[in-house]
Amino acid sequence: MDMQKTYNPKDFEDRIYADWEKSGAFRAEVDENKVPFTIMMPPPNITGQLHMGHAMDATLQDTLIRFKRMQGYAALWLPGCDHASIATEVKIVEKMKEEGVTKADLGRDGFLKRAWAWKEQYGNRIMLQQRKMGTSCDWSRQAFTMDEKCSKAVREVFVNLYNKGLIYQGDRIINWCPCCKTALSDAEVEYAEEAGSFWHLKYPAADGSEGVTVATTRPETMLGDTAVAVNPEDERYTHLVGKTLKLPLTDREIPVVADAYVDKEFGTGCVKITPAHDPNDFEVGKRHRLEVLRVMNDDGTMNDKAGAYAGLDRYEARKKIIADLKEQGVLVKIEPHVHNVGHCYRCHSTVEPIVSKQWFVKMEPLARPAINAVMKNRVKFVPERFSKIYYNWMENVRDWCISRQLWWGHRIPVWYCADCGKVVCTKEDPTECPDCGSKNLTQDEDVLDTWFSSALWPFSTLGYPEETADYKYFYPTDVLVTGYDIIFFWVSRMIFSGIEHTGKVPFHDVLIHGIVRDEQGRKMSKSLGNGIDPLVVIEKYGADSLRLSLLTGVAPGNDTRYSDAKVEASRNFINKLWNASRFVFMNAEGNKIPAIESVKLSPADKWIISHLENCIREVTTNLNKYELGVASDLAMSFVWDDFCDWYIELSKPALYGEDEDKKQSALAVLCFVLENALKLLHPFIPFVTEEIYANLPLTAGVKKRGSIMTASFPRYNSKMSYKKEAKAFEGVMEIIKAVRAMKKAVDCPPAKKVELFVVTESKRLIQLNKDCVMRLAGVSRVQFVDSAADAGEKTVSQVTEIAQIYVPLGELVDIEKEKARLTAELERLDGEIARAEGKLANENFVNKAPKKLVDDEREKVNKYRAMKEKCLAQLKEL
RNA sequence: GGAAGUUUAGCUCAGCUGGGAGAGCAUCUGCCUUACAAGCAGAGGGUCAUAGGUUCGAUCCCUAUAACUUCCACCA
Repeated sequence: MDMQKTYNPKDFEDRIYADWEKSGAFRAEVDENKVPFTIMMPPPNITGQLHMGHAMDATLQDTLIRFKRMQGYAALWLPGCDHASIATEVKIVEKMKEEGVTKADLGRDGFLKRAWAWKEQYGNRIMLQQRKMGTSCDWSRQAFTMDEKCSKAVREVFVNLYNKGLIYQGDRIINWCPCCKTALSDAEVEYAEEAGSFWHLKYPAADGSEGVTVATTRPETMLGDTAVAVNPEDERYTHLVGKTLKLPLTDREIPVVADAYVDKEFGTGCVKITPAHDPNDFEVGKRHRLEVLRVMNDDGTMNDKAGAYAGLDRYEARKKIIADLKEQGVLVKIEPHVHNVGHCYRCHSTVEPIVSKQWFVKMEPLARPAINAVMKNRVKFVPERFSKIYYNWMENVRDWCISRQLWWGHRIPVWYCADCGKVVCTKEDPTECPDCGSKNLTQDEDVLDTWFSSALWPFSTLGYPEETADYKYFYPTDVLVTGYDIIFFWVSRMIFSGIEHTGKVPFHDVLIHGIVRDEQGRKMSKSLGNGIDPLVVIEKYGADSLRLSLLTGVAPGNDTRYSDAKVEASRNFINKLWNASRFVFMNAEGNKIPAIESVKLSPADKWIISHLENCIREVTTNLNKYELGVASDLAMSFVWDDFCDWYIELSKPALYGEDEDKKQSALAVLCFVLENALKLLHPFIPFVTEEIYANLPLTAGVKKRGSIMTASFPRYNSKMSYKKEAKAFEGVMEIIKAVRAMKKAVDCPPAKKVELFVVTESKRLIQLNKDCVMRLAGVSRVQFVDSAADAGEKTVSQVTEIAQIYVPLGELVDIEKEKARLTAELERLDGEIARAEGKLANENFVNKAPKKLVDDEREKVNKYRAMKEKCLAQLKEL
């Protein structure tokens, strides 16, 4: 045994991880004698690197999977990466730009080659980083959303949905990012309030009579106006309905239509209708059979339909159009106007609603069973409140735009026949048109939304659509652990996809965690530069400390703040555990350690074992409830407060004493408790517990210890709960505390040994623990006496539940101070008595409250009255 | 406009569908007591946001109010 005085994680974390990996313990086997427990790791994007969010994710999942593995489940934690179509492509293009290369230069194949090289380079980096966190996932099953397995599932699912009519192609308004030059789904648009203007424009009537004034926030779209709408019940304008207006800056004439969509109260009550550039206008246009006139190119410049403005960027065009309208006297007024503007979630450019031909998934039939699954509790959100957010989204979800004008991703498996126009969508690549036999087929240029493949993650990674052994055994998975920020993107899509394609919910529980914020509570972001790299923290404090700090005091679903102080607190705890272990090993060295069952237990032994058993029970139930913060807290306070601060000190008289039996039993208890504590803590702090476990002395009957990772998790043993004994022993502890406090009250140095006189009816109990009292309270001699008089003059006195105690302190005793102290104590007791009596005086309480509570109160009254009597007596003796 | 969350010690946060308020850090006072100063012992500090209600009893349940946070919708 060679343990340093302070805990130094760098000495062993990497070594231990390598050992684990080599041992194959991370690998889950299909085993019909075990119950499977499966977690799918949310696949990180290959663009990024480990950040605190991943660290949080990894810690929660690793803690759960280690717990379940130790409990004997066939525990599979399947890792992998996401190709992150748009995010990755944006990054690659950025990098290419630095080199002066464009996508067009490379061509599709050339670009994809580069993308795969990127994946090779960055893809595994994050997995290496996760090893640093101690993640015990099954690397042998590592997956990638674009690998063969997952691609096959994507193809299967797309074709099935297509054949069922749940995937269709259509011209609809979508969110267009002019920077990424692709369509986006609704979920990929982020809205932010922006100060803009509200331009009021006058559209003259074609016949020269009074026209109308419309208001707009995007004046450049007026070039695509194909009508002006008013509310049918708006008397101001009814006479205009059906008339024609002249559209300024163009030679076009547009009708006035009546549509209930228009709000009479807002703006001027007249709305310019641009079906090609606004979702509401698009709907109005459909109702009135209006022309859909698109005036913008894919890159955000105006197209040739924009006449004189063709070729200008949208904002340039806006400026010029405003200037021209002003010159023509069409611009009536400009109001400042704050409105919400949509931005691309990847590049943050302002998105344009544009009409475009895209592929969509029909959501309504998929959403219904998915809502049902949560309502029927087949999928449970933890905490429960997130199901409301889920319902809210699912119930109002619109069709999902899944095509992206990108190259990096799953290419849409649809071919068009150049000769007969047939659209072919099949699981195998077609070689000829099934209708006309033509070989002139071209594949759709677009790729799928990256979330289309992520949605299949829980089963595509296990072999779906093949009925593989893994798929049959591990699916459906047990719990999904993720942040609330991707409920819409991912969780909900996995739920409906799982139900639709596998007939089963993909997981039973969804554990939602919050985000890790910085010390001031701000979101960590690149632009703020306040992100903290977990690897830097690990380098400084070790992975265990980081893990523990991310768990303690955190409730499911709630955000947490990162701070070095928290990590330090965790590190200090681990150091405490380290030193407690060192203490045990030092004393165990050279001794045979008997099995716990074979020794005679002292009251202190029973007390610590009682607390251990209770801790085992509580930690287990809280882990099962996903209350990891509570669980870790319980385990920590057991180790620090109960084991270190009390039991280790209590064991010293036996360890250092002459009685060999007592020494042996103390060692047995120390080893027993430490071993169980290590196991309880292992899911939270795997490295250090493994390192200590390896040094744990062998007790009688144990020949060899393997890895703690595969040891069995402690089980509550009611035979060892010793509730009564533990309660009794607390009377002794109270005496120790009282002596310490008495010394402190009179400024007696704690190291100074004092004599202790005890008046008690529990002489046997105290006698049995005399050595402990002497050592822990700094007492040279304990004497049992019949009354205060036997304790002599100049004593400090105190009443505890089981004894009156007297400490002669001679010169240190100040009678007046003593009187004040005892009087304060008396007041406290009076308060207690009054409180309990008050309760008991309430008839309703006595009649309606549970009997146990009433009895407890009665007992308290008696106890405190007795203590009060004794306290009064002590006061008189002064 | 709709929804959710938060409000507890100086700070950061826990608090098991109601029965005497907890932790860590910080503060104060003593201690290098042969595992640990990354420590030990002792102590101070809270009308649990506000106002009502239900109950024998409310930090917890209900109603309203206020402040902050977030999500969804998007009235041009």
